[in-house]
Amino acid sequence: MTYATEHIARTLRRAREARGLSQRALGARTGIPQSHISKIEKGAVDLRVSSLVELARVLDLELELVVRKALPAVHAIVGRGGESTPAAAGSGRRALKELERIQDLAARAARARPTAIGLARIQQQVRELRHFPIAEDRLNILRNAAAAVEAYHENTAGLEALQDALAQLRDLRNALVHALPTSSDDAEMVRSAYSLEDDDHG
Amino acid sequence: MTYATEHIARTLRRAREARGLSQRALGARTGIPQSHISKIEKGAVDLRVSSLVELARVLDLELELVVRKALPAVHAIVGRGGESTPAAAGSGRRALKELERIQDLAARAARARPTAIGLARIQQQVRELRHFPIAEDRLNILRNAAAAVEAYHENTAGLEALQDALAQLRDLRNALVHALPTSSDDAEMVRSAYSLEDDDHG
DNA sequence: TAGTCTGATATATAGAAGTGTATCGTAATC
DNA sequence: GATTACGATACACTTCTATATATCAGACTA
Repeated sequence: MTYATEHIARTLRRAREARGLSQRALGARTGIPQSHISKIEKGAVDLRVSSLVELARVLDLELELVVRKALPAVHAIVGRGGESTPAAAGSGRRALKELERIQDLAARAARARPTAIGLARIQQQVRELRHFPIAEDRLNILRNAAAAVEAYHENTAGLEALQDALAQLRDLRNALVHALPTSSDDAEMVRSAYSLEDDDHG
Repeated sequence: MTYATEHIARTLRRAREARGLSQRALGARTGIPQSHISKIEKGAVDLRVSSLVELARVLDLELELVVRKALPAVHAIVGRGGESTPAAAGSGRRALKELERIQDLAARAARARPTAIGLARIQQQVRELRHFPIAEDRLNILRNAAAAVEAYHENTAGLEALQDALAQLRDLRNALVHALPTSSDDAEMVRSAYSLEDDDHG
């Protein structure tokens, strides 16, 4: 029950977020109510295969039955979870490395000062950022954020530095979401093919 | 609807047959009634993910969401359909080649003499045989069958030659079914781990 | 602060999956 | 011919997905 079903739910959510789609936007494309998508992604329902296929189709995923023996090989191709184009694949693993470093620093800082709410936001933002391809010339944004978190942790900077970093990360994320259709060739087709009354957001 | 659902139904049936399991035996292992498995394999129902995962698990398959872009690469690993260990992979493609030759000869003969019911049986038997790894030293059985079909087609032999070939093919299939657990290392584990009141058949 | 987006949640209803059991025709085996 | 196993099918009944609609708290934006 909570075996492969959970894994699938997680994959669906990641794929949706990686495309910058809200549950409502995805619902509009699939005909599935937002309320139901919420339940599906939470793993609160044992959905039907047709629903799963419907969701997967719009998210550019395909349902496959793989011989267990071949699983490692398949996972080597499709990065465990199949979240489209993660940061690692897109533009070198440098960005991913930097994101992980931020996560690490933030976690460390949060342990020292658990009440800092800004840290949780940064962690969440970084988590979302992981699903995007990040170009080389944006790396400095990540580095700045890392520096800010570190400075905050070592008390050489206040909370406003943290909020500044957060704002920058948020801007980056927004830019990436809206840039995705033009930068990632095939996502363009999916988006335009299914755009109904809803074509933009946020 | 009839899109990926059909493909999945076909894969499930092939995987089950390749393991020499009846619908009832599979039902005993999964807890799913035979009546329902029949419907599933016919594609008559839009099954739930938990049922699919349950069936797949026992058949040594795993449900995966694959990015469409990576599909060709995945299919290259897992032969389109994922029927465990087909004849081609196991012991060289000679057996598969021979099986295809029999199919060809049988089809040709059937076209000439459509009423020969033995031919349909042979075709069915060969179709099942395709899902097994066939050792080199069994090749002569296939060659004999091919010769018998050819002789029947050219009127140098009667129906009894056909039935003889069919019997041989059937014996081979039965032998392979019962040999599978010992020859294919991991299938052994699956079978013994789930053997309940039903551990043998046919 | 007001307005808007997000995802989570509630309720009532329709409709399909799934269970349990039993039967049927076909085919293989003895 | 009798027995056995196979898959397909039928029926009543239960369970739960899925829909439609609406509300909610939290976070962003102007």
